[in-house]
Amino acid sequence: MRWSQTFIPTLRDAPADAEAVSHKLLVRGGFIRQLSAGSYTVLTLGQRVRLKVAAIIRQEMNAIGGQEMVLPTLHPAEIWKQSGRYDLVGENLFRLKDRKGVDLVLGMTEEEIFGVLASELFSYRQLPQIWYQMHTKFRDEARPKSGLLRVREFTMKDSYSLDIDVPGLDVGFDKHRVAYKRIFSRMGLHAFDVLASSGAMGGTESVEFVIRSAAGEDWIVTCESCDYRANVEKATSALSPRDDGAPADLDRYATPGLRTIKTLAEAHPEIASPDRQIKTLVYFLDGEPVLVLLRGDHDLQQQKLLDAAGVGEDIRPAEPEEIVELLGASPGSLGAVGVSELRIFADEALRGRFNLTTGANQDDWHLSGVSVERDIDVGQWGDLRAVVTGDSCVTCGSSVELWKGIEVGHIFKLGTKYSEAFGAYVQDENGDSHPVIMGSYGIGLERGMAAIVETHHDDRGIIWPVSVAPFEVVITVLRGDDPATTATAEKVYSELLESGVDVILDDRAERPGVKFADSELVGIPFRVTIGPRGVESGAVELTTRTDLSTVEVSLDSLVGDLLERVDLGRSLI
RNA sequence: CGGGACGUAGCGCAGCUUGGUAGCGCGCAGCGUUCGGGACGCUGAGGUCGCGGGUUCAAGUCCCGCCGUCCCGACCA
Repeated sequence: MRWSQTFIPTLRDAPADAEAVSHKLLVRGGFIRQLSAGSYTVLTLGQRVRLKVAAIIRQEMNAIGGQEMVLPTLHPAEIWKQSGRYDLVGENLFRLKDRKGVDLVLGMTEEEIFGVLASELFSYRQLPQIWYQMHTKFRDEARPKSGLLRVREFTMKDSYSLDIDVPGLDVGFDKHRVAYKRIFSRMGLHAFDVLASSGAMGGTESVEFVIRSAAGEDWIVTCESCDYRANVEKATSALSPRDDGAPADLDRYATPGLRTIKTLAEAHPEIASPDRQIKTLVYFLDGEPVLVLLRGDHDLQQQKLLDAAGVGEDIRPAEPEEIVELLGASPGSLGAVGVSELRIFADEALRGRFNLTTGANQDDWHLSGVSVERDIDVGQWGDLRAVVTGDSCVTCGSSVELWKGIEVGHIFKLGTKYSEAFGAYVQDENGDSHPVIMGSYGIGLERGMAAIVETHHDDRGIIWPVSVAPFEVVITVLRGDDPATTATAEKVYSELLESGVDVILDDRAERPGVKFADSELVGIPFRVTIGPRGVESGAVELTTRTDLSTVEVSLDSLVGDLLERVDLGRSLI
């Protein structure tokens, strides 16, 4: 392509209040334009990157036997009611009606539709299958943000494995795990595979692929010495044993004005250090009020509570007035001793503990000598607490670290939820009928692009890996009015094109500085600078975007040299 | 959904306190000079001041409502 005839509307002014670096650079470089909140036009430069990302994904999916299809994004709501997700997923699902008043939804993921399709399978001989598509997904996000990182409409590669049994599912899952590592690596991303919560997807196990970046929204726990990695929503850590002394009897004591763990601990250090207090929280789960008990120095990880309760996503802390109505006291004096009419969840850190302090459900009074299992009617034990930096690794005991990351992929072992809902049953060799066992696997394309930019840029702009760069080489013509220079540039240009190199000829009537700056902002991996000076001496300059290093290359060896470099970049993994 | 801010030329912004002929920078068009790191001169085009209502002789500016966008939080298979 010729730059002068390509719509590359680079800007030199960043969007005023954009936060994410990738957002600024993709807008400034002319890759994307915002249409409305969480909705972006992908311009020609952006589309070239997107297509390369898609090609990598397609290759790797085909390599594990994936079959590509395209499914509708407009679904009858009926199907979502059939799977139960119509009510389960909440407000993130776009819902609409057609002219006849029929309820429709816009697909946010497509287990339902693939489930319907899977009902056409009848024999174990047809399994396993891996089906996939790359198509638009819609999510009515509460708060779209950070450019392409969190949008309402985006492209997802979603694939689904279909197997006769659990070992088969494990194989399909592992194939995806390996394929995903290759995909992200080929995109130039260093992705960590971490244990994750399955949330409202259902299923038994899930693994998230995460890029370390401050622009991310997920918190990841990793061990400093072993390979334990997990999303905080799933992560756990080892507890050190506590010495509670001798069990004591329950006792009430006045605690006027002491409404926080900290102030209570300071006022009564001998009996109420934070790790000897019981923190009592009141939550509503699907509208039902419940108590959640944690050690005083621990915080609740909400997703863990949802997972423990097995409910959808309707969770909220109770309001102070609701708490008074339920327990007869305000936050700061709450406890679970003697409470029988509410479901009580308790964190494992409290199991077997005694001689603890908790609120007396009367303002300004606390109880001491609490033995959790003797005095509290715990309905369900679970790992509910949030891991923090410095906790001990469950696997090896070293300390763990928390960092922020961008979720670029997520793979789930689903089980039979959708196959049962849609009648996807096959017969085994004995003629017995079994629901197909499904896995589902997703990669967000545009988010992946943004993640690349987040991790590949400098103060001049984007540094695209060769594998996904909108162009591999830019030929910067310094004097378009010099016939010898133009002729040389045209010759190199057509030779590179013939060699299959993705090349753009910067033939604009701009001054050199503008062209250099633009090529660096846009992030093209290699730049060939051709000017009268070099043409005369038979040599041109070859600049590498990563470190802006420049070497002189003779015109004779230029194409061969470039081909070698480009090939190397394309095949890196 | 709670809190905060913003909406004026394609982009980035000033003007609003104290109402009185719509501004700046970049970009864009024409001509000329310039040309190996974001050039310069001259000329010019481009605006329902987010939308609706109100106050006023007069509203970009004051008041009310709505819409949109961003940021923090809540939320986020």
